[in-house]
Amino acid sequence: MSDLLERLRGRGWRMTAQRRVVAEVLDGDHVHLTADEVHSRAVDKLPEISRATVYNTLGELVTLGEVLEVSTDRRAKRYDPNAHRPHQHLVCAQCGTIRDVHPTGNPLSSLPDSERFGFTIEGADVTYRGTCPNCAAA
Amino acid sequence: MSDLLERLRGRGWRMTAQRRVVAEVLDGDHVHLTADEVHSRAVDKLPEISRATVYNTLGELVTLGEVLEVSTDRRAKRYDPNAHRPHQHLVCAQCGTIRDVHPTGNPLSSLPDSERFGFTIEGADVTYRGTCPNCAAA
DNA sequence: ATCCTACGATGGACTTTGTCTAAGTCAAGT
DNA sequence: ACTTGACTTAGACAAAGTCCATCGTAGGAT
Repeated sequence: MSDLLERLRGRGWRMTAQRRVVAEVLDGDHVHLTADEVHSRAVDKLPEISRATVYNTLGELVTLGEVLEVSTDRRAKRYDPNAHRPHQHLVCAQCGTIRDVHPTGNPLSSLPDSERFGFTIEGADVTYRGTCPNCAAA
Repeated sequence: MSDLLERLRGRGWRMTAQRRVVAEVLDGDHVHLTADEVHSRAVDKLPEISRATVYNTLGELVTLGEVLEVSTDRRAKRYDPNAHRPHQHLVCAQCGTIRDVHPTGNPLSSLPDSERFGFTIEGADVTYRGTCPNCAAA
């Protein structure tokens, strides 16, 4: 994710140890951590990092469009670093595991004009619910 | 919503003034209330009803499948009494207004096997994001 | 009609998730 | 190396929701 660090520097971000650590924690595929999980992993690398900084940094990453907020349940928001390829989410109803998925077609085409109530539609978020192989085995 | 009260009684629910009031509130015109909104409207009809009872009753209605939980943002959950007719939601990004909508086609068909990661898929929730006519005018 | 009792209601403490603020710290340009 | 203002910090605060001990009552039993 040094790409990300480069982009952020280019946008005038001051590069601090804390921000670097948060970006590192979010690196990877199918990563969907809560703010608290990001914080506790960040603490492993940089013990004095504060919760507020993690929240601030995540919020900035979301504003910059580098990270997506995902809310699949009523619990904590999760942060998805895979912001550059459009995708939806598949969630296990038992254990909460989240996978990024790429459905076919355009979800907007399923909403006819008569069902748009004069709204300007900007997008659609799809959450597929199911049971993961692990939980199905148990 | 005396249908609902009948069904609940048939399921062995003890009928109390509090439960009746919560059911009545959900039967109103505003069909996507937060727990707090349900509580404050319930208080108008039954001043001594407690928050905990409203939460308990809403939780029971959800468990029984009579009411759906909707989490469109990271604020409070909303409760949707329109549980017997499958539908999705259209949300205004500005003001948070929610409309029930009925898309065409089956959302599950857009998820190819290769994107299912061995999950058993049970359903899909679609949230269309947009701007409502009111907010677009402003 | 009254009594019993298990189910439901109550309010307040508690938890989780997230925001805000005042004061201290430090990255980076000069 | 100095300076400056952006960044970080700890902790108070807030909103949404859960838990628990205790009290009240719906509805069947008598």
